[in-house]
Amino acid sequence: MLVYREDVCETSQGVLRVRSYTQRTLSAAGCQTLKTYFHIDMDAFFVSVEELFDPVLKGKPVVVGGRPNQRGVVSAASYAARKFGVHSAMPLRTAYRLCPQAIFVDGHLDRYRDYSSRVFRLLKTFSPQVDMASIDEAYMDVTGTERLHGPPLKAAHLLHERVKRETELNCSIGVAAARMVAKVASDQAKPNGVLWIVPGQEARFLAPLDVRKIPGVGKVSEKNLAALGIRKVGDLGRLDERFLAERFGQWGLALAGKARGLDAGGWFDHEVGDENDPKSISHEHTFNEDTADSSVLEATLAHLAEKVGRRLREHKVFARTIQLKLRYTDFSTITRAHSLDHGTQLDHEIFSAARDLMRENRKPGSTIRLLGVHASSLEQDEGQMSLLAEPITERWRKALSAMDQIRDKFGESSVSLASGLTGRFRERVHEALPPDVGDAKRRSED
DNA sequence: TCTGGGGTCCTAGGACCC
DNA sequence: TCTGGGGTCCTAGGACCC
Repeated sequence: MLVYREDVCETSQGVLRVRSYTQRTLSAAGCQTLKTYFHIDMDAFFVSVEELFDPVLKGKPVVVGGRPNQRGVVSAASYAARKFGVHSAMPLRTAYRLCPQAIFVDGHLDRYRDYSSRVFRLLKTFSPQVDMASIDEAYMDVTGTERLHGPPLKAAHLLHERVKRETELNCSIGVAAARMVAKVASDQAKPNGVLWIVPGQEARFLAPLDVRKIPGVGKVSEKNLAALGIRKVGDLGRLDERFLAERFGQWGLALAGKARGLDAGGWFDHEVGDENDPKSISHEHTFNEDTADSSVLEATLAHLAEKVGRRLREHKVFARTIQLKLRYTDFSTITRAHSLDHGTQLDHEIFSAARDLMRENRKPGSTIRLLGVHASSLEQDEGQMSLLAEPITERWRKALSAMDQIRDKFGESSVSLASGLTGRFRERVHEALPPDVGDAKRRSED
């Protein structure tokens, strides 16, 4: 029993906006409330925040991510820069070639986090059911808020204006009965638009879009599907589910569901508001110039281990598995993991596990482009411990939490495992380590 | 084109146990 | 003696997302 009324109109952006809305539907399973989700996606988020700090940037081609001669990729590009073909994840050097007149700025993650939490707090005042899916996008369950905010589309416009008024930032909002559809809708509404997909019209909305628009379909899947003649979502809809399941397994089955406008597979199996404790914590570093110097490599590993340990303590979790990541000069990458007999959040335990893995697995003499330390199998407590180890561990825990406090006060690398390690190689470490480590060393030598 | 950093989820093989 | 099957844990790699 579907009781929505369509009242469709064209806007300047060609976006469909529907004025009336649906109430309830009877499903085969019985009486079931139709869900209404928003997907709120900030427009060119990093660039927009930078513009707030430096209005001169407004309207200009801007690339956030670093200097054009640095190793690295574009984190965000302004719409003016996108006109030259610049897009996120593109190497900075390539972006420079395409658009040399662009203004290249370093990213300020602290600023983006700050604005992200401002947006989050604002969204929370609108509906308590909010999931920040990443730094610049959120899902909101607004089912049953009609009395408060009015029908879905009106509510979305209200929220859209409120975000603009209180943060000076543009966003786009997709509205649908499934989060996946809401996400695709917000993308289609960009920039600065609102788009509601009327329940029942999901498949029709998705059909003309490239399969690539479906969350979870990337470059590789796009190519694999194209080899079967599948380019549009509508092509998928015409296929037998069993064929997709046979060909692509679980993923194919989820894909069939998505083509019909359902939340299926992977992340979309969670509900808004589900508990989301971190499943892994990692840090990695790409050297500005590849290095084969073991002392530099081990000092970097120590620094990464400290960062991981600190985040574990912040989240009050213990890691049972420590993984090392090595990327060689030719970009080939290996990972090697070791599981401990207990959970840890101690810098030196993480470090020695990672260091041993590196000593055992690194091709002798090889030059390294990237090092990473990854902690997983996270648990709420450390689990089984030998009686002998306990007192030492307790003392370490206290020492480390004291160090965390010192870092809070005096800066990230005012105390460090890494600094003790480097010894006479200090000068070379200087050049090769990430900037904050180098700074700390300089500071300590003043 | 000379390719960051922080995540999630999935697959697949082997060890090990019953 | 030449060979089952299921469950779980561990490890390695890869696709994908922002």
